[in-house]
Amino acid sequence: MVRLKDIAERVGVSISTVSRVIQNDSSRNVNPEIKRKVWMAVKEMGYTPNENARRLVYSSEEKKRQTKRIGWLANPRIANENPYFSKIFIGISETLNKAGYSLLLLHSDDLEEENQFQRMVREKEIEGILLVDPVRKETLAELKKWIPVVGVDFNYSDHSLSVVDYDREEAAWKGVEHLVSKGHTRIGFIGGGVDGDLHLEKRFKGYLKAMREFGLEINEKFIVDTEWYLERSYEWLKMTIEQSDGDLPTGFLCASDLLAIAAMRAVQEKGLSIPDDVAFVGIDNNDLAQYVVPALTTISIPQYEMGVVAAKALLNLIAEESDRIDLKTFVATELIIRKST
Amino acid sequence: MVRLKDIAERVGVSISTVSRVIQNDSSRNVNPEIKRKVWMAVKEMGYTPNENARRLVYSSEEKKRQTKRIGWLANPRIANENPYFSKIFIGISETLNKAGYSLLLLHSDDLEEENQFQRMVREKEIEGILLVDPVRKETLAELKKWIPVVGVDFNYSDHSLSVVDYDREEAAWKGVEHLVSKGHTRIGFIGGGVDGDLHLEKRFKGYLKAMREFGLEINEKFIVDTEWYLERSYEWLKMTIEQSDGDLPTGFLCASDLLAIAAMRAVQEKGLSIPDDVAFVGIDNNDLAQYVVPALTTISIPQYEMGVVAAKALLNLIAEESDRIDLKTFVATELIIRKST
DNA sequence: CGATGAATTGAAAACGTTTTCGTGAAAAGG
DNA sequence: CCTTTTCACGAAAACGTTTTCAATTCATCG
Repeated sequence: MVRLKDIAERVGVSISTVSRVIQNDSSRNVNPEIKRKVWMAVKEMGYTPNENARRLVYSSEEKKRQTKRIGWLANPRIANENPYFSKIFIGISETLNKAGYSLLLLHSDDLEEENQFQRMVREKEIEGILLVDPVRKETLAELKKWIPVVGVDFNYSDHSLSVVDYDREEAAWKGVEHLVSKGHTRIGFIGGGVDGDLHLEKRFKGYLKAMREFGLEINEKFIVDTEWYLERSYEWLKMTIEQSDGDLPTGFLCASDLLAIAAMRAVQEKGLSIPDDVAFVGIDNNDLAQYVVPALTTISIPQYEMGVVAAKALLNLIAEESDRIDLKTFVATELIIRKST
Repeated sequence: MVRLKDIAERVGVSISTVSRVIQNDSSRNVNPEIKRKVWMAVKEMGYTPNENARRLVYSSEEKKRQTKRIGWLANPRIANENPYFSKIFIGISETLNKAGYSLLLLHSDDLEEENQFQRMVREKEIEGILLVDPVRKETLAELKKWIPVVGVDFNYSDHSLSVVDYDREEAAWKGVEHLVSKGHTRIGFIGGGVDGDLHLEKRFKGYLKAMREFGLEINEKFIVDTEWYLERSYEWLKMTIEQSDGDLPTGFLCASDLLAIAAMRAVQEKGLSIPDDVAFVGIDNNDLAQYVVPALTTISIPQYEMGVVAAKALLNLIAEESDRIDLKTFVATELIIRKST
């Protein structure tokens, strides 16, 4: 392996001089002729600096060497199953790459065994963290002391954290409003009510809010606790249609497009027509939403843009030491009307 | 920041002794009493080793300090768009995590500016590479000299490389065979013929092979060059139905489930019935395939398992310096019959 | 009881950088 | 022409570890 020393010997100067050339710092003066020779030697001998040595030098508290790497902290089971996430991910990945950063994938389970993290942060193995999976409030507070963090795709009001998200309540609200505008009054909600899952909860809240605002009756029988499971959506609706005595909702807001598509299948199998007998609105604007039959009306969420915005926010946070105010950034959602309503 | 020295002073022993304790190497003898004291001090003072210093020591060619990190080398635009990939990804990610490894995301575009890579490999920032996006043969050969590499989800015959993949030709073949068994003789292929995209190419080859084997006529008019674009599949079929003079295929093999779903939409809009007028077979077994109407017959690919197998293969390669024979591992695909045929 | 060997410890070198400090030479100022 | 400043460079310390080598103690054996 080629060291500074080897180059120094080859060129016939001291290590210090070579180091100065390598760092390309114009503030330090070094003879142009020597510079040229050093660079030649570097090329010829295939020298690349040893980052470990470099980082070791910079290991005082004050100055830290950038590692150009940021951590993507998520619960992979949740955060990757959903194709929805991959778009956010692409937005982030591309933006960071443009800025010369790469992503290190971290499992949020490992966060609690703190030693690893402490070390990573102290030695700047990562310069910032993109948080996808909400973590405990205290853990977050601790984390934020040491390293810039930006959250994506969630937004706990009691977390003090810069966040890029969209207004889930509003999105759900828009869906109900659209159904109302189409004349529906009995409107159900598919996507599970409560219990921990923030994403579902907020959508549900938006549904409730809209229902109340429009003075509609909320029938608990038609609020379906599917969580994210497509089977449940499908099975529940099939069963419900069989047992219904004519009081079936004429419209459903679904917490995701996939839930909607699964539900629509049940409806169609039972010989009912969409949107004449039952109408559906999804949330997501999944790639497929426009290709199912009938094409699904949905609330589109600009996932790629969320990723881009989040990545940029984090890079800013890293760049400026000041300005540590928590920023809540919301991207706009949009109702896309298709054939299912 | 707490150093070995600080602990040594606190406990009243030398740095060397502390170092020996920290490394927990039973082969080195150290007084149990001292051991205890050192660990206590470590806990109290919150010491964690400086990895940079450690790696610096281990920077001779012979011995290298493990960094427990492996690189996921891909073209993110291609490798993440497709939900199909995320399953492979989860398989990989979970397997690696269990083994204490984390993933560093690398953009294959950056591979060509070799310096960064050289350094990464030399300093063991990554111990191995999972290759998702096929790279140039020469680049690959160079890479393999320095670091273990395992390819996933592709399989160039002229690449000498350990690979985990499935038999694309066979998968496509199975699809055609199924259509034939249902009595179809005019069978089209949606998913673009040739030109660079290996995945499509192989599926197409399998289609051709099956068609020849079953003695069926191949009509170039019904081989659709959609690449992966859903719109194209949809638009083409719509147009073709309009202009057809009764010679429309009665069955289509589609290179992906999504292409099939988009195509099915066109057929349904034109008032034709599936599977009576036209039958469809997809490839993938997308989550949604069973929920579209009619449910899609498809060839399922065990994506998660591919990820697991690939990760394990790479870990093996890293563990044993020997056994550098290229292994081609194929996971089995399976025909899943639903309502679209 | 002296010799042998094992167990335990510390001093110091090494890993490859960056940077501080000092020195001599050249340039600038009077 | 002498003094001061700037420029160009080298020697050496420092970063936090690991490891080699030697020194010391202590038990064991004949």
